[in-house]
Amino acid sequence: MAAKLTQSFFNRPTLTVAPKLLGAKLATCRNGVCTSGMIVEVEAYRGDIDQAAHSYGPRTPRNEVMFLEGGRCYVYFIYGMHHCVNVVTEPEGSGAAVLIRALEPIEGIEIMKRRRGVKNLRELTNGPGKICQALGIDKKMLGQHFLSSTAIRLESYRRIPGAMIGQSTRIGISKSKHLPWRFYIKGNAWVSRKSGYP
DNA sequence: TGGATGATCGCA
DNA sequence: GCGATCATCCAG
Repeated sequence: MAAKLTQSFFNRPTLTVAPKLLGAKLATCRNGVCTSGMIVEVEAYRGDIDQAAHSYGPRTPRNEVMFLEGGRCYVYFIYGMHHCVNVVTEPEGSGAAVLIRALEPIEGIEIMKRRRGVKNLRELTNGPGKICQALGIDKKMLGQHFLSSTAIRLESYRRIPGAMIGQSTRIGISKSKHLPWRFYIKGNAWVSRKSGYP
């Protein structure tokens, strides 16, 4: 079992927390319908030096949650049709988070198939928008705490050895492309394909 | 490879 | 107000 997740786990530097979220379980419950998956791919975003971060620049209503204490849930809506979910990191005032990009399904697989409208297991949760559709994540979860919310939670699940963790540049961004801040479990079937370098 | 589709923000 | 931008997904 991985180390128990605590407030101090999330308040650490973003690049420390990001790879350690691999192997954790993300779980949601909506109206008693519960689904979960193991995190297999993440990306780090830091407002201080990273132009791709939503928290780069001034604190606004949109990025406000990224500036709260670590362990909060930052959800945003993008391209007019997709939600993405992040774990806020570092102490209050920092403006940093880890985007969850891919999960390996654990519980509620039939529910996820119905929400996604696909049968292929790999297509269920191998992308940030797909995760939110499969687990029913939207702005109702914005600002909730992953350790105390009943709707969306994070728990320790598997310990991932360092040798199993790959690192690359991030996907789908146009600024600060060179930063190697994407982390994933090597060889896992749910890791999204395209990447800066393997 | 490009179109869908809406929230956000800088600038007027 | 207006328009450019955007941490995506899927069909063709």
